[in-house]
Order: sequence, then structure tokens, then C-alpha cells
Amino acid sequence: MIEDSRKILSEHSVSITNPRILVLEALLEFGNPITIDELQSKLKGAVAKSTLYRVLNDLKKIKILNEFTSPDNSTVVELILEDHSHHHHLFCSDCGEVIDVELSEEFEIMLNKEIEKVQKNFNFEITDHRVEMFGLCTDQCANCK
Amino acid sequence: MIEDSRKILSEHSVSITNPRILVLEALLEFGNPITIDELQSKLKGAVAKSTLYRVLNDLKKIKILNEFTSPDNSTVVELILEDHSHHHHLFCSDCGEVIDVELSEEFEIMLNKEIEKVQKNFNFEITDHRVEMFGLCTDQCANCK
DNA sequence: CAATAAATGAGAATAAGTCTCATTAATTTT
DNA sequence: AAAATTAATGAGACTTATTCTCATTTATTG
Repeated sequence: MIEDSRKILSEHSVSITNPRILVLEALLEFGNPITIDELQSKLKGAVAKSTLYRVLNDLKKIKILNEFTSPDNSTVVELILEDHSHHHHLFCSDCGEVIDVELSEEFEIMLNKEIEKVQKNFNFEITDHRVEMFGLCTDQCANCK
Repeated sequence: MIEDSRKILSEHSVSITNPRILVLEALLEFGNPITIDELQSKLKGAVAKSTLYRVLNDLKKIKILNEFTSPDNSTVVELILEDHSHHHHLFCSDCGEVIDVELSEEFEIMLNKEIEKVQKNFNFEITDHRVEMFGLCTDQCANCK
């Protein structure tokens, strides 16, 4: 796992430091989108707060970290490595969990067509998009009972 | 316009006060999603900061205001009155403008089917969704030259 | 392995949003 | 319509997430 982290860093020509390894490992281990709060508690103070934010910004710069805001306004962060395919997010309004969801091929094709239309209508160059779903995990989600 | 604001407030049995009228008018006049910063400057200090946030929360409580975060992390707010149909958002990464877009009927139907599937697969009750698009207005947008 | 450049930690600074509380305005009662 | 009651406001203090500063430590390069 440490090796994965080192590899990721060197592949992006970013210097290999302890805080960066620790943050990457925590993200790799968790595997899912995670709030900064949760990430901080996973790190148990091993990385200074200022450094944590700096490392996250570094990862954003090399485009392997995605950052977004959950409906309850916490910042959520997620690794996007090569093997991480196009997906969207499902938020539980109760426990705050964020889950990756892949939607069907046909849907994505249709969405791209819509995007094409919007580009033309609004004279925009659309570079990215996002589909978010909000609701309640009706049972057995990791954090709700 | 003042009359519209008064009507909106009384229809939702919320007491009619000056700050509420001013905020509603600013939102009605602007007509589009607007950042808190922009809203504050439109109000030119006519409403105290604390009051502005309180009024926005009041409007959220009566479900006529939608709040979300733009990709550059500013809070954006938008009125949703009865005549305001289901729509999504297009963000300009350059000037920060937020534009309402309606997508085709067929697309929405297909999206609902996807949502159905996700509900089943993840044992979720999905209550809301959102499609966001990011890009650059290639010319003539209100704020970019 | 020394020299240089970059990253870190600790805490100060900033800024968005909330809270407090004395004052003011709206609503209800009479 | 005025008095009594209740709710909303303004001003600024407070909180909290994020960024910044700068002296120290750690990587990288020659």
C-alpha cells in the first residue's frame, strides 16, 4: 500500500514525503469519497492540519483528487486514479455517507447528447459534468442503524 | 415587484418585514442563481449580514429557496417559485456565472429510470437529484469579455 | 554527502456563517 | 386604533474551515 502511494507520487513527479504518503494511504484504504473531518480522524494527528490541506491541494493539482461539497456542506474528497471509471454520487441525508454509482452506458450517451445541445444553445464549452442523487439509506448503510 | 414579494411571504405565512422584502426583490430582479457575495452587493448594506443569512434560512424553510455550492466553492442561492420548472445548472469556470438549463423530457425520463435502479441496488430512498455542467462561456456571457 | 530547493508544523490570519442580546417592528388583543 | 405580546433586526462577538507565514526539517540534485 505504501508502495502504491509512492508510485502514484513519482508517476506524477511530485516529491515523495511522509505526509503525502500518509494521506494517500488513508484515501486508498478508505476507498470511498470521504469528508475532510473523517480523513482527519483517520490520520489521528499524524499530519498537521495546514499540511493536510496543502497535500490535498497538491493532489488536486496533479488531477488525482476530486473535491466537492455534500448537501450538508461538508467538503468531500475522493481519489481518482486511472482505474477509477466515470461515476456519480449518491448522498445519504441522514448519515452523510457518499457512495459512488455508475449509471448505464445508454444513460451516459444520452447525457452527452444533452450536453452537446447545451453547448450549442448557450455557446459554452462544457468540460465536465456531474450527476448527484440525494436520499436516505433505508437500512444497513455503514453509519445509520 | 414589492407586491410580488409581499404576496410570496403572506402565501407562506411568514411575517412581512422590510429585510425579507428587500432580499426577495433582489432575487426576483436578478432572476438567475446568484452568489451570496453578489446578493450582498446588490443589497448595498440595506440588510445586515446576520439578517441576510437569517432571511435566506427563512426562505429555505418555506421551500422557496435552493442553495448549492459552485465549483469555486461559493454559495449560490436561487428562488424556486411555482412557475419555476425542474431544471439543472451550467457553471462558467471563468466568470462564475450560473445558468439555468432545462434538459429534454426524454432525458429526464431516462434519468428517473436510472434513479429507480439506484434506489433498488443501494436500498435507498432517493428524494432529489441534480445535474451540473461545468465549462467556459466561449463569448458574450454577462461577465466574461 | 554537501548544497539547494521544496515541504512541513505550529499557530496566526482570514472569511463565511452563526449566535447573542438589546432594540425595533409586526401581529394580536382589546 | 392603541396597548400588549411576539417575532425580527442590527451590530458585533463568536465559531470554524481554510489559507498563510515563517522558522525548521526533509527531499532532491550535483
